[in-house]
Amino acid sequence: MSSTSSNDGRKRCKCKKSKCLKLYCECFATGFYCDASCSCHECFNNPDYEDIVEESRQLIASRNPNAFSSKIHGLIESPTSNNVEDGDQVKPVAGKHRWGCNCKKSMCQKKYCECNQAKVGCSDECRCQGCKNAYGKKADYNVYNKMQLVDSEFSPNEFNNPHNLTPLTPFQHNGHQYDPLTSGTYISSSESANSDMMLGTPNQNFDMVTFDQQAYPNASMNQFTPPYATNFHARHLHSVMNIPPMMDLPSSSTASESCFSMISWPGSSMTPVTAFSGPTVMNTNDIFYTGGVVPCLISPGNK
DNA sequence: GAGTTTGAAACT
DNA sequence: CAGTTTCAAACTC
Ligand SMILES: [Zn+2]
Ligand SMILES: [Zn+2]
Ligand SMILES: [Zn+2]
Ligand SMILES: [Zn+2]
Ligand SMILES: [Zn+2]
Ligand SMILES: [Zn+2]
Repeated sequence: MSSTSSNDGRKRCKCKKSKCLKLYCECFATGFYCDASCSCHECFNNPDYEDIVEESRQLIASRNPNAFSSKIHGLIESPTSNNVEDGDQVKPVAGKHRWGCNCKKSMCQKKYCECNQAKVGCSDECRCQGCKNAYGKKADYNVYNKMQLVDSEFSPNEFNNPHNLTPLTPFQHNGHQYDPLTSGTYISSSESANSDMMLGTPNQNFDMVTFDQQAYPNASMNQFTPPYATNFHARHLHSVMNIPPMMDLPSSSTASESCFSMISWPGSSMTPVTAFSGPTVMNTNDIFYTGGVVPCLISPGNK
């Protein structure tokens, strides 16, 4: 615990030129102020510069309304923008930076790849080249001629499977090593992924894989669910342990199904909080699970 | 620790 | 949009 994460596990930045006011900074990006555990230089991401932080945040948000929408990363369609109704498909498009990684040289084998770092497989949304993501390769028939292969051609088993159902680090009890490619704990819940789903609309179900302290929805159904819909890139990792005070606790608790309860905060950004080690700002679309496990939600395909 | 590689974020 | 630059982390030695 020397330099990296401090007690709460949150990663700390070491920014030198961004002043911790850009998304380059993980602290800023995840809605936290920097603190003594950070090794940043010329940091403005602290309560003393609340105004500046907010200003920068808004600027970025104006550019990409979903920039701070955890996990979804633009997935949730914004009312106004970017719903491409193309031909017969309505594709939610992120404000920028479409879904998925864009790896050119790492073949998604290392943490240079966001998907890999998030411990999720690549999906069709990724534009990686020569994907070899250990957590699930992007379907490569895609690379060849997606357009020409017709479903009847390939066996679903072979192609559909590896792709998404390959999870990761599971519940790691101590000392149990485990192979990312084979094991994993699945929890499938039958909740819909719609905005109001949290109230139990039985619609589509999404699975999740539980990890240490997080849950990833497992995009098991190919194109409908991007893999890392949940915690993509640390910036999307909002830890449950840090819940801002003024959050609005809907009666959601009742909605919960199994051991999770959901909390969502209706929006508008709130004022940063320091005392509380929670994120300084929350986003409207964020949904959290309490109960040891975290995020998840989604369904891009949710038309 | 220094130096390189990498791809997201920012910028034009 | 695409091309380029900037950036901090991941990685290598
Ligand atoms: Zn920083
Ligand atoms: Zn920081
Ligand atoms: Zn900082
Ligand atoms: Zn990748
Ligand atoms: Zn990917
Ligand atoms: Zn990939």
